[in-house]
Amino acid sequence: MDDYAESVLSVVERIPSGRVMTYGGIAEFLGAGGPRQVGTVMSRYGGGVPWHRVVNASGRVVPGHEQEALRRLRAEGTPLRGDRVDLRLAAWWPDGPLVASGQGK
DNA sequence: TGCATGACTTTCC
DNA sequence: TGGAAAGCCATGC
Repeated sequence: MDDYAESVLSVVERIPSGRVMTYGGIAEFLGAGGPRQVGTVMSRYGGGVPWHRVVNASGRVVPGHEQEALRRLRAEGTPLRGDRVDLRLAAWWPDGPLVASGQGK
């Protein structure tokens, strides 16, 4: 478990229900590495966090677990559009470094 | 040190 | 948003 991985998982854990975050968004928020690294970390340590709240820039969910992710997102009330996530409404961004209260602006 | 690989992104049509 | 092509970053062998 690297420090980078922990940071990524921390951000994912702060994603509120009904909201999602893109790999690029997480990478940008951390200000380190790139989207691919975030994806790699999720593939290895994403088992302990709401990974279904992490999608790519196209709004597509995790490959291999699309049905599973969509099922959970739908249960949380995430704005879905068929098999894709409506990023325009679901896209979320952390307010502070450790503040999990403040949500969408 | 160098090449291949991967839960990706951005640009163009 | 949707598909195709090129580019980026870090890791593994």
